[in-house]
Amino acid sequence: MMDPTIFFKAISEQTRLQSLLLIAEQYELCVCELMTALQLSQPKISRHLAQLKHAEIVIDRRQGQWVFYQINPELAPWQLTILNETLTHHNDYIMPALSRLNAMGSRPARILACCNE
Amino acid sequence: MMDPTIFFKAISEQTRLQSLLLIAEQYELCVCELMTALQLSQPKISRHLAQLKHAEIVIDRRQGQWVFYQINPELAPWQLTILNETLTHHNDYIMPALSRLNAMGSRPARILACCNE
DNA sequence: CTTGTATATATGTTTTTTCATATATACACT
DNA sequence: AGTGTATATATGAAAAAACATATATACAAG
Repeated sequence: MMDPTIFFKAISEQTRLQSLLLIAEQYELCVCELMTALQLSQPKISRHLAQLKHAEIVIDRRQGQWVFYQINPELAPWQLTILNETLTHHNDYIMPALSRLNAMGSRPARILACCNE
Repeated sequence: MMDPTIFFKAISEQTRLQSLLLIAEQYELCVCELMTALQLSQPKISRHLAQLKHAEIVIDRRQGQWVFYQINPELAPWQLTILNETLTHHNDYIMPALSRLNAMGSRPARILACCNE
């Protein structure tokens, strides 16, 4: 079983936790959407997502030019509990980012894997 | 409300998480007991407890030569949920430390505040 | 004075950030 | 098909910041 400090360390940094909660709330987001939502540089977002991926908290899929990230569906139940608990009690934490995301024009369209074979 | 990353950062380090889970499990422990349980130096334990106290996750009380630490009774429910979730699913994480604690001779006696005025 | 605990300073280590560059895809033109 | 250009993302390398540890010192209680 994963050392819990590895998980906690991954979610103990603002950019990573905000990205993660946004992804959890929106099901799936690409790097450019997170850049707009959090108003951070592309390499910064990309690096932190790489860390979340390395910790196996998110997975990614490429669709054309975009790379979409979503919560790893194989996340352990205790990890999911913590994410949901945090999302529920800290909605304000990502509110401004969600507003910017909703105000964002020309977001890339998702093409579901099932319809794209 | 507290930035959740402050809480997660506090519990994302082995010495701090182990100390915290031991304190949660034992209700109250002093520095020397944690030294024995975790087999770490006194300044190391002391420093990490200071961090947990600064994050308002634990409180301390002095009783003679000893300083006892316990979980802050004013901890937010979401924080308690996460601690309990972690304690439940990672009992093995502090098992060796608990054994050493139970094998420890001459542990300082607690004098309850109510009887000590 | 002794014992238990806390803190200050210096130091080594890890993490994060930035810049520049590389890779991958898309689209338009020929 | 191939070429040029633009966009999205990733990564190597270097600089900056944060963190952990060790040693030494200070404080507080008996």
